Amino acid sequence: MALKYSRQREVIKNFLMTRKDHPTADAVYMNVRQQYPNISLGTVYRNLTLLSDMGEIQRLRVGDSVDHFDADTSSHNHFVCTECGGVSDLDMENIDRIIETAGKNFGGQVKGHVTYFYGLCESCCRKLQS
Amino acid sequence: MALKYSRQREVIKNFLMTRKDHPTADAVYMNVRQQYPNISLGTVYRNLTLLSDMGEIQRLRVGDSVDHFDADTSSHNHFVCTECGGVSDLDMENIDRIIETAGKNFGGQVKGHVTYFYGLCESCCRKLQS
DNA sequence: ATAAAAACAGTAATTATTACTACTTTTGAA
DNA sequence: TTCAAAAGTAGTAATAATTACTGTTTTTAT
Repeated sequence: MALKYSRQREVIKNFLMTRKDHPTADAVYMNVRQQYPNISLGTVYRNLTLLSDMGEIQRLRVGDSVDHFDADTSSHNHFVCTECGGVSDLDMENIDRIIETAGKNFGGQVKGHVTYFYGLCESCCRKLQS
Repeated sequence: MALKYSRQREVIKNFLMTRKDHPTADAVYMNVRQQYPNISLGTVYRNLTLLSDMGEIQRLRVGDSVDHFDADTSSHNHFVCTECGGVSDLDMENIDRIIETAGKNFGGQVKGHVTYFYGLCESCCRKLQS
């Protein structure tokens, strides 16, 4: 018996599954505290790490020096708006085969890649035009 | 006159140009201190940021929670070894056209992408086999 | 030469995250 | 159904990377 049930972990996972904006640990904390007022930030961090180690969620590092979390563990791509900082999914064809290209002239072993796209999200695009 | 000459900045840039392993700010500091013993870490950070804002160097965020810096500003890809943490260039065909694919079903504006590859570098690969 | 602008060294502050500690839950077996 | 070991928790302290501040030194246009 290595992993025991925890109500806190369940609440964290459930919350994350309702969101498509890939919240940070702190955002998870702020929201979960509304259903679970005395949960601690450390518990949120520990469980997010645990869940991502178990492969139940994904940890996203999109270059803004804060980790984001995603309950969708399938291979898909992310977009970061340079204006508002928002992170969203990007509906596009799978690019995982680029690791074949990457491995061609390489002596080691390419196991995967991390890619994120950046630019202006739809609403920031509109705001800047008007 | 917005930018003035600084010996420190020159030394930092020159050092970075001699390296292909994309050192962190702290590594730059440690090394540059040998030629310039009383340079301060803050100066290293400020100048690395300045240089990268001017486009003279590149700031790399490869997901290990430390920024790395690269004097080669051309569009090329990076590899991070999951064993030793080393960061190196990856000689492979240009994949910048993936942003066209990314922009297809997207309402905003995709301006670029950040991609890095991970796995085992050549020397860690050998070590683990033996 | 000189003085304003910029940069500096050294230090303090900030931010995200992890570690620690004494207490509480979970759970498998008595 | 207890009960104790393992795992988890809240709350707080510590860490690590980076940025901000401050009084002094450099740069540079006049």
